[in-house]
Amino acid sequence: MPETDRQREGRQRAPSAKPDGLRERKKRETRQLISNIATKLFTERGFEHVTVDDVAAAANVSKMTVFNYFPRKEDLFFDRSDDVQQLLRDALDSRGRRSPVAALRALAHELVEQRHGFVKMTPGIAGFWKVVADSPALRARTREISEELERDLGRMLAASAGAPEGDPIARLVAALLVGAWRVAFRDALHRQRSARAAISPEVFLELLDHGFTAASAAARGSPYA
Amino acid sequence: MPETDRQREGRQRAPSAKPDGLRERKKRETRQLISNIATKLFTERGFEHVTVDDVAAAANVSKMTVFNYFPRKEDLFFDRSDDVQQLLRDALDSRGRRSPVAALRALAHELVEQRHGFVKMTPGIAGFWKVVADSPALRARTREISEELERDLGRMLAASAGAPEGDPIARLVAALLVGAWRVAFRDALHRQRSARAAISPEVFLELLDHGFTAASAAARGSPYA
DNA sequence: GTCTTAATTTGTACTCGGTATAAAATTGTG
DNA sequence: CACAATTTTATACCGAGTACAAATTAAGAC
Repeated sequence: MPETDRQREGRQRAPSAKPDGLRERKKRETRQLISNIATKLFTERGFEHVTVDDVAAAANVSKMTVFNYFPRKEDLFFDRSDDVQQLLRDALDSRGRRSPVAALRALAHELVEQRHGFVKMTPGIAGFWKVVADSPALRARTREISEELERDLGRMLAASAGAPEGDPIARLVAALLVGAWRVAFRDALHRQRSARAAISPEVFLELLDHGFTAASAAARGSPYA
Repeated sequence: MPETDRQREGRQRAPSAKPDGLRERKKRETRQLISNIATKLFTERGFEHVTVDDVAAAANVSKMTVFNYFPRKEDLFFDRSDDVQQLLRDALDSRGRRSPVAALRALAHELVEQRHGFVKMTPGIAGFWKVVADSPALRARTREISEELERDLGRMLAASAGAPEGDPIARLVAALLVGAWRVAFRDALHRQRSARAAISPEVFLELLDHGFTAASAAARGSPYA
């Protein structure tokens, strides 16, 4: 069966140009609606006490549609996670004559200074992570994301230093940095929960800096330090 | 990986006096049988292609019994994982005047020297981790175990230095060490897969030592270094 | 040995996340 | 309107894990 010109055209236009017709708009709206309702339900009742069917029903949509937009249930809560990777990539790309680790340290300080969302400790953020802490599945997903981040950062470091992709030292430095970030972040959350007030980022930065000096020490003699 | 008599004794006597009647013997046998058959099936067909029902049927036992001994399917493959914790605890308890990090470094070198099971790179071990690498669920469980280990080691470090239980520096040092171990171990597996021969542990130790110097650097000024 | 009691095993039925598939509804286009 | 492409839906299924009561089995007393 030979294909018509229109079929060929349609397939070619699909990947690049976004027509932004009624179809795409509705899709985005549906996706957003599902995500919002899911987040609301999860925060109210807890992740494990809300089924995907609940979410679908509350969004007036079938279960299949939910899984059509969000492959796993956890993705309903963790949206927008690869912004971090882009941030790291940019920092490494524009590192100039600084070492990769130094560039990342500068990025961290910038983020804290400008109260970026990743380090801001508002009650909303704390509530978000409370839901995560109460759910084994969400905690597992968090670990998975951490591991992906570690792997990606390792690749970026190796690329930035002109080293082979799997360079163990790059992987090591990435593991140390991501680990330090994790610990510092959890510590900040913990302090914010103990003391009722918002937490000053000095402690966070100090703990994180310990991680950076550790990474530098591990990378001594390599092109990453 | 055969366990020593001292380990088995210590673990069994721990809860209370257990009469070694027919009942307990049968239980141990059943448990062992299930575990063995499961391991065999998983290594043959891959973790995801064997259902718990398959394991139960092959062991002439009901599904409920399987879950009675092993709460989750992953536990059928990951048995005996808290031996590590005991090893770490012993090393820290007998550290004498050395710093906690120094004591752990000594432990690592000892383990490598005496070709302990945790660092031995036999084809069997490599096959084990191949099964893990091919299964998302087992990889997730690996991450979970890593996290538990990190938390426990953090507590042990704090206790060993007389610091409060949640001391962030202890958590940081633990995260750095566990991360370094993970990277070094994966690297060793990778090398063992590329080169066909058994891998000399020098590279593993060198990479791990980078992690220890990193941890020392992060702990400078604290009682851990 | 038998009887009683406690522990273990089993069958059954269920929940929930996730997939496969094909039919139905919706949208874009001529 | 008609037709093709895309999206949504219904339905049926699989596998991990749980709840619960019935059935089996070992331990201990007599």
